[in-house]
Amino acid sequence: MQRSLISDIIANDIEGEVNIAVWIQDTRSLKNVIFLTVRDTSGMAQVTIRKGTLDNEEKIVGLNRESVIAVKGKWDRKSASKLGVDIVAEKIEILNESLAPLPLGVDDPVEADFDTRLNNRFIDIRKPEKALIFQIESTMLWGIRKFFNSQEFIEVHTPKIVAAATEGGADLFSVKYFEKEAYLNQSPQLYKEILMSCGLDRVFEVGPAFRAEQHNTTRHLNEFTSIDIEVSFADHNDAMAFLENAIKHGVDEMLSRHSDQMEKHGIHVDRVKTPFPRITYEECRKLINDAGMNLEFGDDFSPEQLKVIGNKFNGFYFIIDWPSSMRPFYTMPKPEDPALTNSFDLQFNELEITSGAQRVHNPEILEKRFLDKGLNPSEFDFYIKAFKYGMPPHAGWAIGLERLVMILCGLPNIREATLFPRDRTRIVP
RNA sequence: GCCCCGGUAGUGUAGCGGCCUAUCAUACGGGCCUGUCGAGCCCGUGACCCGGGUCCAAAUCCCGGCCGGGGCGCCA
Repeated sequence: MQRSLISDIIANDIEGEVNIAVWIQDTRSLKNVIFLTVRDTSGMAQVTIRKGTLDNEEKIVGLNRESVIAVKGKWDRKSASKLGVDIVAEKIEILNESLAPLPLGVDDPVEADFDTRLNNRFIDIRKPEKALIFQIESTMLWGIRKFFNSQEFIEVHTPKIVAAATEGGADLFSVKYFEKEAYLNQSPQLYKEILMSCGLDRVFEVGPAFRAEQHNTTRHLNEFTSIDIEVSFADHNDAMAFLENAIKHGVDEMLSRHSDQMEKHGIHVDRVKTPFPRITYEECRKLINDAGMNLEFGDDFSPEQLKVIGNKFNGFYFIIDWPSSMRPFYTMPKPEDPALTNSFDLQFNELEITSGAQRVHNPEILEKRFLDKGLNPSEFDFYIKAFKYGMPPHAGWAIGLERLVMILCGLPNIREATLFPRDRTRIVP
């Protein structure tokens, strides 16, 4: 199908005949002329039909909102349309008619409930400001991928159906796997570490992660997209450098491609300055205790306490040196103080984005860490085995794509950054 | 998992024991006007989540269910 995007017609100031394919957002039939407000994925335009010039103009005026048409015509530069482009129609083909009334208006003056929007996501995302979120998400991920590619990472895909009962953290969804019981993986953690033993050295993965947690918040999902990396011959400082640079490149890419649209829809994202500040868990604990709240060594920060820290640090920063008791078994204890770990959380204002660490690479220490955490090492033989025949020191992190977009764009709910969110109650659509 | 809140036309709402044959906006249908662009004006269609209960009387109060919103916890 030959067509031009509305944005290209504007950008290239096309003089001659153009073909556009669009959704009808509104029709206004006047005495001598019919105006259509139309929309494609790139933008909005006005289509003008001079009465008496099209044999199907009656039919077109009667079309319901959101019907799809193809228009052949020329840009009338004298038209005073507020949309900036006005195509005078020479021919209009009806590609598909919409039913009415719509389950959800695309440009209605009142915003529908989020539940209604999610139930009718196919229309919701026709709204340019909603579509923009996913364009941003894609572009940012593209920037991150380009960065990893430039750093000699390879993109990998680890299994999402796994046998391990638990890694000691989140609950897993179980699935029937023929005669066996299996689970949906909550993270590629164990597999990407094994890849370090494979000698692949630098890997990243973008894929789904599943958590069977009954949380009910605006920042958790039961299925989300995890960006994971793992790097050999690296420690937590190397991992933090990769993280801040990955975010910088993602944001740069986002701004280079979408800043106009972001501005138009009130999404403001600052350029990222690296390196991010590093503050220790102990420093944070002091801030909180100084603010009159009590936080014992080994306790996690509550949302209220994170605000205290966030008030002190704007934008991105790392909280480092977390207590060993708070971190998963694979986290490397500090050689000089085993009560602490070579680990970090990435924060944005008062919001937690992600965590990472240098990993344990010595199999004896790893087994001991399993036992410390009350886990049975024998259930993780497939994992520990990879540590016994030459596992290099390594480090890595994972970051939730949707949460990153939510935080950067200041969205009120992580579901806004998810096409078809899976939460405590929703599995349709 | 704990706690709070809510479910009224396609959409978003007002009403919170009798004045409700239920408000307003928008959408939808019809008419008028009209180079419009949140078009304007007039007319019309369209709804109290489900099941019990209390009461002379329930959209309104009570109980249960279903569905949803949010906070906390949990969370690699």
